Amino acid sequence: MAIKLFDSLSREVRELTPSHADGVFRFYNCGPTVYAPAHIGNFRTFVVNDVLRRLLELEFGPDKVKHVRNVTDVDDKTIKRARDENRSLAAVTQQWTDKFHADCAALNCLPPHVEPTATGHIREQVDMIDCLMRHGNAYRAADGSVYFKVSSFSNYGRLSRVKERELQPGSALAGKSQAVDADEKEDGSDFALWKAHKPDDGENRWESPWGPGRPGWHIECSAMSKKHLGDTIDLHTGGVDLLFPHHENEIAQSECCNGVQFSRQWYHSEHLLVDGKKMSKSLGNLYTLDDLVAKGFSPMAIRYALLAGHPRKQLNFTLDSLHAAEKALATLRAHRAALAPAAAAHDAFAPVIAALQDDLNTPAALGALFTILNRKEGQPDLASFDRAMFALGFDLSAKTAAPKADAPPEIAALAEKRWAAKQAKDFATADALRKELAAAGWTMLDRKDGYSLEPAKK
RNA sequence: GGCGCGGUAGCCAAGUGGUAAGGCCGAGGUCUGCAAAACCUCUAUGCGCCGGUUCAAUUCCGGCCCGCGCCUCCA
Repeated sequence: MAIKLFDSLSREVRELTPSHADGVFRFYNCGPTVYAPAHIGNFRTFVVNDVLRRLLELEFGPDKVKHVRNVTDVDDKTIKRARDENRSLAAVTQQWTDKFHADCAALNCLPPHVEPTATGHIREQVDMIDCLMRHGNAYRAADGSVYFKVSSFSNYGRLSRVKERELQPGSALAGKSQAVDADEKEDGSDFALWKAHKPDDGENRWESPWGPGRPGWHIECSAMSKKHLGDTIDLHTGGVDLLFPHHENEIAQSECCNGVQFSRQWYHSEHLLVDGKKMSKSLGNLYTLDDLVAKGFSPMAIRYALLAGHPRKQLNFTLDSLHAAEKALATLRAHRAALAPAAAAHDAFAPVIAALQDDLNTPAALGALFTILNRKEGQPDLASFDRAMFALGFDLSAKTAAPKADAPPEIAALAEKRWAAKQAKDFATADALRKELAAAGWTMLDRKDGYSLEPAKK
């Protein structure tokens, strides 16, 4: 089998292959900007990339995959956050990097092999900008900032298929003034490689041949990809919103500097929608992992829900989908407990892997999974099942995160009374007390040897 | 205005030129005093609308309606 993935550049499904002689598949996934907790839309992309990472390991071997995902720890937002909180940039970005790692772990995402930071690669970025200056692809503006000259790269726009970047009537930019520093640029579509220091940047400045300042956002990924994966990589991934201008700019920078193809293939996952709209603070439909855990959902259910739609289609996220995911996961746990450790080694769950290998069709994989589980004949073996769980990244040992709220004394007393009545076979009293508990918002679950109390589900 | 995507059962969501995977919810049943859990069974003659091609279209083509995203920091 081979892993096939839609390539955003050629617009066709292509087989993934390593191009380097060492047989190591190299892929770069644009990571988060660490100034606040990531939301579940961000995590959709990271979870999808995690499934891809797992598939690659199954296909090429664990030591034949090199996965790089950056952390953007210097930009307008991180600097603003540090300024607003009167803290150092490093303190702010470390806090949110740690939170990001904790969330990723909760979602059972494998850590990338290298996780470079922008501030840790200033030299590499400066070197690359210098290279672009020497090649005539960049220029220094009056304020000391350095811009990439878009007109110097004839292939610009190939990825996003947008040639003309001028304002169009009806565009989001129409009516607004152009970028603040547009007059500094030779062309409105030129983008910053190096941003000259401004008072608002505070202490966050680095030296460069063009004066103090900080790197632009786009050059970060080009420089770190080059350093850790080489001039030509096998795959570059990210969310669709990065397609333009970020990825378009990366191609321009890298190919102008290195003179060779930047990435052999591109993959973009679609947006997660909430209530039919893209998540945004202004719409008030933005969820973080913590928001959902606080509602009683387990991170694994969130992972499941994020994989329930095709990664290249917008997925409308709802709380209902989380309920469904929680139930489905419980079913998987029950099935796993019933599977035989090692029968005849027929790979019953191969169709699950096959669906994933077919352009990361996660919903089809989940469908195949249950179809196989529901079959009456045959006994699927555990190793095959576990391989499918590994590929999907489902950790079935994780318990449902039911909030363990302790019942107040009067509720506990009622429960005791009901249990006693039941033991005495006074079912009328027992039933009446169950209703009373329910009215108070508590559900009593009986077992053979006792009972448990849980807050009633809405 | 440009570029792109989507509209499949109550909800979520695969898929195919030959008659619709799967999950959730719901209904019925078995089992337990009841409830919960578990297990069994059932649940779209139809895939936005209108035309066209075809022996056959939800699946191909054309038009239309509706929704969403990008073009601005963004996964």
